[in-house]
Amino acid sequence: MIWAGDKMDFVAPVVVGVATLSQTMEDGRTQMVGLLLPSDFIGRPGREIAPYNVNAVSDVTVCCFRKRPFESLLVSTPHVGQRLLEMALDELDAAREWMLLLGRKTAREKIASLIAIIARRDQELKAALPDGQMSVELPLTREAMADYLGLTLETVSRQVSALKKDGVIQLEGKRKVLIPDMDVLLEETGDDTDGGPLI
Amino acid sequence: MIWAGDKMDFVAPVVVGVATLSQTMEDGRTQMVGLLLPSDFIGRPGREIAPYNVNAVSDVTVCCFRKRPFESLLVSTPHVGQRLLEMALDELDAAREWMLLLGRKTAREKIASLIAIIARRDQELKAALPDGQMSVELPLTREAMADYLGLTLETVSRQVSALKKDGVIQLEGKRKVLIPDMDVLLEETGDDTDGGPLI
DNA sequence: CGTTTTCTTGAGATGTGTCAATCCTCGTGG
DNA sequence: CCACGAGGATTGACACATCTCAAGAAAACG
Repeated sequence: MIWAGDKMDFVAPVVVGVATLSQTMEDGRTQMVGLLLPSDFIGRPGREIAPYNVNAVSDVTVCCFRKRPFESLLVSTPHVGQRLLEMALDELDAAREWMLLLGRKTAREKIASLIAIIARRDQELKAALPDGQMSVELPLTREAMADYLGLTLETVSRQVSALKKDGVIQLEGKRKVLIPDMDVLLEETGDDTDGGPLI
Repeated sequence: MIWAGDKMDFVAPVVVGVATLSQTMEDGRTQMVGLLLPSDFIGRPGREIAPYNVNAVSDVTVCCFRKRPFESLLVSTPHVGQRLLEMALDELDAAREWMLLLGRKTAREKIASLIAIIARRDQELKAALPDGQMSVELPLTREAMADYLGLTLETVSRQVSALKKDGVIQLEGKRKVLIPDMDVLLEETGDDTDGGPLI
């Protein structure tokens, strides 16, 4: 959708679909740095040049605002600014969680964490299956998962297979994952298990 | 200064000194997720519980505001909110740069990047030495550097030695680094070298 | 000084990356 | 309907970067 370095004279919240933010080094190594879901913003006030690549994962609908009018909207309607601040701080927290994952987790923990993150997000939409099982659709290819997690796609594939072999997950086709016991999966993420949700 | 899980009923910009934000896993692995410099905020509106550990690197002076009054200030003074939004978005960009470093850079590139980041920050304060050289004071121990970079302190030590042996940097004591040629250091970071500053 | 912290260096283990071959799964066109 | 091809996924063998464990050296500090 957008290449790093492009001129951006608009901001645009995602309305439908999923897009990714990523950075690429000269030799091709790429790291995903953000996942844009509906209501997330592409672009930001006070910046002319896009610093990251934006890729559509699925078909995406966005809602473009020219930047200049949007910036004056910010000034005239404080409520909008407050909402944006909330969102930015939430994204910052997500980024920090992600930094722990990238810097300190093992490949297996990374995969388990990713599945848990997606599962948690889906959980908010549709209820879990009756018996504590959960089924999630991975919206990403193995390569995209690798770029998200700071791994190679081969390692992703191996660890997914390993988790399957150990009974932590089951596969239905390539992209669908069945989680027999969420607690077992959470054990594998390396995160605190007791931690209640932070307010 | 603060442990993750603590109740926080205030927000506090740093006035003097340097502090770090970090997360720790049950088995002790820790990852630094933020560096708080003067003007950066500890705590955020709309959150009761501290999600991260805050550690003072040097003596730190902060300026505490009770959260409730501060939140009403946000509502009544839009300008403050806009400034906070700017800062949050800048931090988000920094976090994303950091994610690329954690996920995709080699140990040597990580070290070079860290030194370059600190050098750039210092550069804004005091001018460079005449002949293109630069001298920077590392405010961090090897262990803190390791937690910042997602490495072990042994690897940090080895890579610092390697950069010294290769003439990229020189050491004056343990904590002071002399950079004979900034461009050579930037080569080692793996970043785009041609990139002008993004606006 | 002695003690403690911080840093350096080595040897070996190990997790992840690299390179390469093969296998699915689908969609396309003969 | 089937062969074919392309993109994605899996698996294996091996290389290598980083971690782990351990011993010392150097600096900081009372």
